[in-house]
Amino acid sequence: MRADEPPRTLADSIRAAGLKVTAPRLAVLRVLDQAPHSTAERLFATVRAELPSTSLQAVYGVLAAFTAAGIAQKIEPAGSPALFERRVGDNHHHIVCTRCSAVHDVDCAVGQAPCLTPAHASGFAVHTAEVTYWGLCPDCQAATSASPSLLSAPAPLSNKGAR
Amino acid sequence: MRADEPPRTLADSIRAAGLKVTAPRLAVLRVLDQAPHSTAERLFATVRAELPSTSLQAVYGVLAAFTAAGIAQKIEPAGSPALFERRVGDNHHHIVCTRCSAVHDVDCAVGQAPCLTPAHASGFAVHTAEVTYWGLCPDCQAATSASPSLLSAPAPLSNKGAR
DNA sequence: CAGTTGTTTTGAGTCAATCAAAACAGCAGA
DNA sequence: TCTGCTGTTTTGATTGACTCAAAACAACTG
Repeated sequence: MRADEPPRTLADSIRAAGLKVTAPRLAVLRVLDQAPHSTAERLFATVRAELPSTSLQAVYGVLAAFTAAGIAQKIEPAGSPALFERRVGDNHHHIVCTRCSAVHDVDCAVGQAPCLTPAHASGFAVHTAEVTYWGLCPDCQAATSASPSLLSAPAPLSNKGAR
Repeated sequence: MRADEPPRTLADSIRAAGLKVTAPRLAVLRVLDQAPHSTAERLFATVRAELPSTSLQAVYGVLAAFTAAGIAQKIEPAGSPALFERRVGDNHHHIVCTRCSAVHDVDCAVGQAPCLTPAHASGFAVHTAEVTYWGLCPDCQAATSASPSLLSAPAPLSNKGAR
């Protein structure tokens, strides 16, 4: 279980979060590392390939535990199912392709906490600012400028790994 | 049809958008005006009170037509069903209460299009930046500071009108 | 190595939203 | 004013994403 790949550190970060180390958790964490911004369904499919007994509910359970423990994070871009990523704690943002739904990370634009202070917060005590950029990814820019008419958009909602 | 209230303009804006003026559409638009950031379900409940024959699907249909025509807009804060508002075209943002889910509008923080240029857009052609602030609304600040233990949070996901 | 507690499996159910066909109603033209 | 075309709404079914709950199971503690 350690001859081939990266592990050990994965187990450690799970343990460090106060969680029991289990096969499904290791698998989900590894896949999350390789393919950030994955849906639960996608993680399930990948995990299941190497650990066939895993259930979808287990994946949801693992993800819930990870996010509660702070070693993973959930993002929910409009129009798509929830995505998960390991990168957590640094307030970074996301850019989503409106054509193929690819998601990339974006570091804070200004300083460290941009936009954290809205002009008028209506008396709210703001503690987080979440920015989502929408646009066309390089691939889709090429695709649309090449043949603007043939809008053969690649399956919008399926989450394409953030290449 | 103009003696009592605001109307006339509602029908006009529907017509101006190239849509047929119908009772469900007028009703939805009026309610949307009175209670911005409403869910389809909530609009349905309110509309149905004055127009009992209206179906939920009709409301979804009306909202789809409105958003496609650009006279209404859909926002989808994480963890809550889609919300709709008439305010459209000015890129404003939203602040959501993490306790009661109340939503308020927030004008652009910096200039007119804040954060529109991320530090590194990974080659994306950005065309929109959407900011969601999360925090505690005044009511919930009062409630939690008064009795931090008695976390009697008022039904989180039901969308509380933005007072 | 046995117990306890936390995980996962299995199975059912919920909520929000979408799809499709048939009934219906605006609105433009006769 | 009436007729029809076309776009809307109703009715009813279905999907997708996620949650709940009970029972089987497996990590870690002692």
